[in-house]
Amino acid sequence: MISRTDAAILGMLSIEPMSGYDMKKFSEQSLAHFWHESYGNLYPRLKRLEANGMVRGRRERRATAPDATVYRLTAAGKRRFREWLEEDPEPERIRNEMLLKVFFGAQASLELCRDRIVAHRREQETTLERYRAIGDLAAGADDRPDAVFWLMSLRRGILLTEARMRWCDECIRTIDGLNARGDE
Amino acid sequence: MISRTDAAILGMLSIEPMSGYDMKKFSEQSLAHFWHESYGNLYPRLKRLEANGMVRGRRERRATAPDATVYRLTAAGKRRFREWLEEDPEPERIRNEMLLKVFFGAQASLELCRDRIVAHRREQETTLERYRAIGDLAAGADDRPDAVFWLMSLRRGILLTEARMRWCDECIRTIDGLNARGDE
DNA sequence: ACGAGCATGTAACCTGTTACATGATTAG
DNA sequence: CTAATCATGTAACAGGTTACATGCTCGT
Repeated sequence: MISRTDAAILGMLSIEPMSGYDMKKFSEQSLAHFWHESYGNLYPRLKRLEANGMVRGRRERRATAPDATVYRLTAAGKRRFREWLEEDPEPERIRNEMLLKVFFGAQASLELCRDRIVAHRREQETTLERYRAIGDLAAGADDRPDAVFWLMSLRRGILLTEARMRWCDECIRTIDGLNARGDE
Repeated sequence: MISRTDAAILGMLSIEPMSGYDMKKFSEQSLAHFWHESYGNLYPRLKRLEANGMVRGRRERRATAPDATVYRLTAAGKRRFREWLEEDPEPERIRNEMLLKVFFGAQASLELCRDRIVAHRREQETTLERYRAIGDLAAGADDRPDAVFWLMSLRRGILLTEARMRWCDECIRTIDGLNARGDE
């Protein structure tokens, strides 16, 4: 029994020893386009993983910041993570609130729907910029054997974001077309 | 205080009176590409919504099936749903397990990663076929004012699925390229 | 008579979020 | 000195899934 959060923790530790705080940062930076974690989940999970012998934490002095409990994978933890890697991922259970609002859009005004999609399109633009920045970062680390995989996962974010932008553009054209008809 | 499930329920009822069972079916058919519901969540929520005066259920005889408790929106429920429609959707908290496995792919074999992506690509193909079927269905109902919105939400599924397929193709090429180098 | 689909529910559980609380260290 | 950042935690809660239990009705 290993939760998705447990797997993410083991995965991050497979790259580098980290504190809970570090993991939060890492998820916000490197995993941001497909994963996130909260402290309220991270810390209790770390305790449990340690109790189960998957990780071991050690208090460490840090050069430029307060002490931190840095966790490392144990042999068992490494093994468990590899097992998890081989298991088929369970299908995502998507729940897209914005799309739900679009679907029921007839209940509200066309303007609202249009504004929403314009805002969505703007969000995609900033997202895309963030991806480019991450890409530059990852490209710098291409000596690591991980780099190819990091770039692959990032590439997916880029392609999907571009597709979302195209969708927004289509929708806006459609809505404007409807308005033009209505105004005649 | 209205949960996302509550909103989905009110939304479905804004289209047509339904039983809990009907809602599950509806979510599996018309909302499947961006939403899902389970009985274990639906039924208790319906009770709560009725207690709060948002919906009213009535036992009804059905022509070809057992009796069912069919729910309708009350005036308050309709009002509440419109309010919800106007609120900004909260940002999605994505957690894509497959991508997590790709990201940490260096820890396992290239073959595993490749197989995973090939499987993913196959899933997208069947998904795309399902979308086309839904599209035909929705196109038949274009007298409804909802139809445009249904098609817009569906269109997003199609564009994203196509983008995912392109990503798979790219990845497979990349991986095969790595293998070719390694074999030299 | 029987299987498939219709129909409703609940209890146990897991997962994860939010809000709050606390304190250390360092750069300006 | 003080703001920002580092660092850790917990309690209350919401939200949702799974597994189980039950019974009806229709077509064959």
